[in-house]
Order: sequence, then structure tokens, then C-alpha cells
Amino acid sequence: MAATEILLQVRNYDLAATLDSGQAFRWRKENLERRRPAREFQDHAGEPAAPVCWFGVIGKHRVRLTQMPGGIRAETAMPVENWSFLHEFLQTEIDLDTVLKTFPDDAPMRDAVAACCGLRLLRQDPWECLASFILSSTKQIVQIRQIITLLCERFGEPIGLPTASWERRRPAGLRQHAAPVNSPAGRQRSQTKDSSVQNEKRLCYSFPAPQCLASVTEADLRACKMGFRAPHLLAAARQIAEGKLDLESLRQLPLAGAREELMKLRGVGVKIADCVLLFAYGFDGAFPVDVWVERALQQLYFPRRRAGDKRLRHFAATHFGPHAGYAQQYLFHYMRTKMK
DNA sequence: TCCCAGGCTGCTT
DNA sequence: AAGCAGCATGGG
Repeated sequence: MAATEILLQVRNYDLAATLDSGQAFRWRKENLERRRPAREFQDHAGEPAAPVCWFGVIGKHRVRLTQMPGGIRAETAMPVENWSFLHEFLQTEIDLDTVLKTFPDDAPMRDAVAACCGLRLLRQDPWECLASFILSSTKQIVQIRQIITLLCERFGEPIGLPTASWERRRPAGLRQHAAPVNSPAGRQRSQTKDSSVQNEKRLCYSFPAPQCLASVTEADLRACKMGFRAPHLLAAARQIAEGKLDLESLRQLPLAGAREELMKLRGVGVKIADCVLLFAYGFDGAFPVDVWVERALQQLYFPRRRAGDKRLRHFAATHFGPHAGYAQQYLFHYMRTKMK
């Protein structure tokens, strides 16, 4: 039976940490302060807490996710027959405690796990993930999001208009985090409302398929502010569109073989390859080392002596166990949000 | 103004 | 092997 809403019964799942930890770039947070709070959202004093929900696109589905006491509520713009796409994306079947038990029992890892309770790994579409991380090199996460937003607006397909119930559920007033601190309390500015509505509209596009991007020009892509990454993305799209690279076939390869295939693409080195292997294919042994993770390893595990690049990589490959990629995500998020 | 950002490539030592 | 400039663009 098709429905537009479902409650995913998962525990120990921090939606905010997961959707905002630099693995996916198309999720936007909104504070539903004006929405009548459900009973679950009232704290002990009876004050309505601000429920936070997240808007995003998974394949052709517009999705709104809300953190609930019993799990995650999911709402879609269109009725859904089969919710397996959502279970797959959120990896609701993963028993997080089992994963955490495999982490090394040392102080840095204990601190990171304690600080990022409920952080999960998603399971994304390989092409969207690959394209996103091709665009990620020497870019801040906010800028990666901007580039991808432009890319989807210009080349993605509009996603079906929402049902009336979706529109009805949309909150009347939305507050932006970017609102000036000294703005009058409790007063909404029309500007912030407009930009919020626009934020939601901007999400109404699918991620452009490789066949689509293969037919545009480098200048078209550069217009999305991606700079020197444009030829890399274009070449990757063409390789896939021409059938010279089959992303689905990588699923059958071992980690090293799949990594090797991805690294044949221009602009894809070991770090970007490992991000795709971890976030899209679920190779838990992949351990992407970016500036943040390198900083984490350096400061937390080699505080006095400076460890060389080679030594760091060997340490990363041997110290964190079978779910090293998960451990990496904890270190990354911990470093980025809790340490400086 | 300078430094940095979920890097990669190619050229020098 | 290791170091390093260049690459586009924007935030702090």
C-alpha cells in the first residue's frame, strides 16, 4: 500500500550528525518552530522543543526526515510503494553497537565515539557520490554543497510536484540559522521565509545522470563554480556514459581492485576513491585521509613526534580494525565539530 | 591581505 | 621517495 509517511524504528541514530558529517551534500536542516509540536517533542518542563527536520533527495524521491524518540519519521512528496530505497540509504539494518565494539580501545577513539553518539554511515548512489567527491578537492563542505546545488538546478531533472498533503504539512514560518543575532526576537523577516522556501524549491531536482553531463561542455560545468574540477567531472561522466567504466561492476571486486578502477579517472586519487568506496559501496575497510583525519591522527595518536605520511597511512590501515571506515568517520566528525 | 578548504597531477630534487 | 607549485573559488 502506497503511503507518504513511515516511521523507521531505529535506535542510536543521530540524523543530524549523519546527514551533516560531510558524506552527503544535499541535505538541508530546518527548524520547525512554528509547527505545532508533537507530544514527543515536549521536554520535562512542557516547553516545546524545536523539532529539526531534514530535506533531501534520494534518487527520484523528495524526502523529509525527522528525528523522533522511537526512530526516524520519513515523509515523501509522492506516495511510496516500497521503502527499501530509504532503508538502504540510511542503513537502518546496521547494528551500530556491533560496529563500535570492533574499534580499538584507546583514548582518542573512546572520546570520538562518546562525542559523536549515533553517527552512522550512509549508503549512497555510486555516481552521485563519485561526482560529489570529484568536486570536493580543496573545497570546504559549504562550497561543495553550493556547487552541487547549482549542478542539480542546471542539469538535474525536476522531481515530481509534491502532493497537497506535503504542501499542507509545510510549516508556515521557517527560521534561518543565518538570521542576524540582533534581529528582533520572535519576529520573522520576509526575507528569511523567502529564502527558506527557495531552499526547499532548490531541492526539487535529481542529481544529473552521467549521460546528461556527458553531453554538456566544460564551460557549462565551470559556470557551476567548480573551477579546475570541471574537466575531471566531464571526463568521468563520459567514461561512464560510453560504458568504459561500469560503476555497478565494482561491487563484485575486492577493495583494492575497486579502488584501482576508480583511480583510473583523472582527478580521482586514493582519498576520493576511498570516500566513494566507503560512502557508496560500503567497503568498511576504506579509510579516506583528508586534512582533518590527518590532523586527527597526528594530534591524537602521534602528539609529540611528527609522523611521516607513510607511517600515518600504515597506522591507518592496520590500527582501526574491520570497520576502519566507520572509525574514520568518527574521527573526522569529532575533529571538525568538537576540536577547534 | 593572507591562509585554508573531505586533493590531484606533474615536475624537481 | 619526498617536496612542491599550480589549479579555481570562496570563507574566515
